[in-house]
Amino acid sequence: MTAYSRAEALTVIQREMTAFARRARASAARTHPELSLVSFTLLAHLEDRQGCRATDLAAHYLLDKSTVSRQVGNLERLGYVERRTDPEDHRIQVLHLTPKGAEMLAQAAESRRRAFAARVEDWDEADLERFAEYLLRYNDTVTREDGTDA
Amino acid sequence: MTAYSRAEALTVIQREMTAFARRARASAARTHPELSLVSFTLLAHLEDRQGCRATDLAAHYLLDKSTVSRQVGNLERLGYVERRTDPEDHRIQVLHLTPKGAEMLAQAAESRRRAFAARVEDWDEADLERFAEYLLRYNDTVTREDGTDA
DNA sequence: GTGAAGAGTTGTAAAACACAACTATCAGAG
DNA sequence: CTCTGATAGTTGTGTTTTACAACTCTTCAC
Repeated sequence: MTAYSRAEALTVIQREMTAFARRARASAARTHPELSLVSFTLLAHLEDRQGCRATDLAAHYLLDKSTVSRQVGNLERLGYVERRTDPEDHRIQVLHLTPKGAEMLAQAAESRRRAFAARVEDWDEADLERFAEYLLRYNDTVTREDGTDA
Repeated sequence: MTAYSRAEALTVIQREMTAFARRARASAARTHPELSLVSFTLLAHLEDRQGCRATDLAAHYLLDKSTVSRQVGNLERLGYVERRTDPEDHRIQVLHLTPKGAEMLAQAAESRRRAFAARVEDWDEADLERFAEYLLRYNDTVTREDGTDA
């Protein structure tokens, strides 16, 4: 089908990924104004990992500690996140989703998933799976290289 | 290989795409501080389309007109972009890369491509191509739906 | 011509973000 | 035990990105 050189494929991937990124924030904001893309992402990460530290979030998303600190502060103020100081090490605050946060996340995820699903309506299962796999594979590479995550 | 349901695949794709998005800006800033991810993206689009209007950029990336206007203003001030008022319709300013802009874009693209290439070093050609294809296919869907592009 | 619509700019305000300086806690060396 | 260095997190400060709204200028249709 395609006749890309390796370099061309790389260029396309980069360009399209960033194009996607640009739009994601805007459409996320429209779909669910309550929860910005950043907040959404952080909550999703907390759910995925069943709680983690602010530092982990910062490392994973290449954000500054201060940024994460304030974001988490907001989420806590909204009642979506809860801090549990580690009894072993009082420096550490393990962040957890509250039930309210989990519910909000589920709602946002659902409405976004719906909007997204409409766009890939005509994709067959195999393509979707492979697409998901590629993304996982790529992001996993990044994570390892940066030594960011546990 | 995989055993995702369709819904699971959608969730993964969304999550990973956004994770990528979050990181892209940060790593782009580190790789080439001269040119922010937005600016880079806009320049790349100009190159790809061989010039276009500010409105097209706004529509394509779901950005507000004013945002694009200011971004383009910066790029012009830096000497990377040139405006050519359409002789047929004086409302329209067609934006073009200057040679300097093209050079800067090439440099940034190259250094980013290198960083990127390292991460997909062990991917085989077919996977890269398919990945690129999926992205194009997805983004094309979005573009059409929003009726954004020409 | 008049009025609606499109392209673009500017005023203004809110978010997101980074860097640096700070506190508090821990862990190891002497 | 105390000093030192490292880690986790917060807060002060300033920049950048972004959106919304109000505006100008141009075109096109009637």
